[in-house]
Amino acid sequence: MNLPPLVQSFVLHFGEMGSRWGINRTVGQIYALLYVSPEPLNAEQIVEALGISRSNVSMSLRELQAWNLVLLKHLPDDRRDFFMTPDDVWQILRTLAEERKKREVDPTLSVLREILMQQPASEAERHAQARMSEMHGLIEQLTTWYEDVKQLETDRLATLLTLGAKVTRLLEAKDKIVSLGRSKRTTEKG
Amino acid sequence: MNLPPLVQSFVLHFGEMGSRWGINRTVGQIYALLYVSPEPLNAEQIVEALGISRSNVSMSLRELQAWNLVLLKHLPDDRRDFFMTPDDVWQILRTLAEERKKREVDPTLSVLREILMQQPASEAERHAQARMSEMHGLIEQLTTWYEDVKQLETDRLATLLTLGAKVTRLLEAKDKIVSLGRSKRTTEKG
DNA sequence: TCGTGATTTCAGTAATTACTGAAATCACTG
DNA sequence: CAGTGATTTCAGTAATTACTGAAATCACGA
Repeated sequence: MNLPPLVQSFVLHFGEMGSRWGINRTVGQIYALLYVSPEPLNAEQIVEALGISRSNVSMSLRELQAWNLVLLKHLPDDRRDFFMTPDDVWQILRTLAEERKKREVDPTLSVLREILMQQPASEAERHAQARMSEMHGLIEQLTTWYEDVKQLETDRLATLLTLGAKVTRLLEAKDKIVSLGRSKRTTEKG
Repeated sequence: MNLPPLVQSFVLHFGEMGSRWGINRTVGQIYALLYVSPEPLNAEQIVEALGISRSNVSMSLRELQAWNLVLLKHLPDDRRDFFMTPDDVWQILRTLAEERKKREVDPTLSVLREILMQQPASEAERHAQARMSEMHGLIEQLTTWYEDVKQLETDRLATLLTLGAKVTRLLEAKDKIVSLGRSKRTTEKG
């Protein structure tokens, strides 16, 4: 691996984290490399920078494309493919969220729906369905929220984030005011 | 594997998804089993239900404990350990978020900080640092927001979620109004 | 059409990760 | 402090996943 020290640290870290993030080492390293590169790189440059095989680069780029995490760019008078990451980190975040949802949440949601359609054949199944229904409800609530906020433009999303805490405090204040005029309180949950 | 059909579907699905979630098949299956079980299970019961080795169960339960996803329970006059998942799905969500952050985000944040402390030795490193700084800023903003909302009690968190969209619309409306009277600047931070 | 260079595919191999069974350890009882 | 049952450890093996090199395919210009 032949890279400036700071870049190398970053690339190696992404490689190590790769497995925790559900991608592999090479994919992580390539992404990191492209992310900090001042201009698009072709496959051969990646081979040289990371010291891995050409075919590995090809497969890993393909995976990054499946994740929509890299863009393919063509330079004039050059037949080779050049790759880059989107500049906007917020856009990257959106893509990441969308793809992870697609891979990690949606399948479960659909399995839960399917199971909940069935008639329970025993008390054990009835109880299991009740639990799955709780899980299903939670996931639905989360995805509804997500579908909503993902539409936001970048600056508005940023505002919402920095506001997050303040909205909370507003809710708390409202709550206190409301509770003053209340005679009874219902707090128990099952 | 000897389970009611609906439970089995759920358990098998969690097993398959396990790898996408950064845990392995067995861990996923055990978690699913405990989640839908009406009462705590001991290791031997898990062995029977899933048809896997006793030692595998032991190691997988240990991992689930490292994730804080299962609770150990002792029954009177019984030396065996019984395991269960927390009832409250919101609490489970919190735990999951916390643990994933710890494993998947925090290490990167600290590596980024470390690299950003260094003096760039070339134009390439300077550019790389600028990119890393963007990433660092985004992650900080996200984690700040997260630290804030994770404190919320369950019902308040739920409110915030269902409100999510409305807060957005409110911001949009405010934005329009502000832009109408743009000659003077009305900032309402704080 | 052929030739050239870029890219992809894929079978084989390496590396990693998951799982098992046997042995060790632990926690409690008599 | 021996005996019993529960649990954990760990070395070996199985299963899975990652990577490579060689061959095939592709895209384009002459």
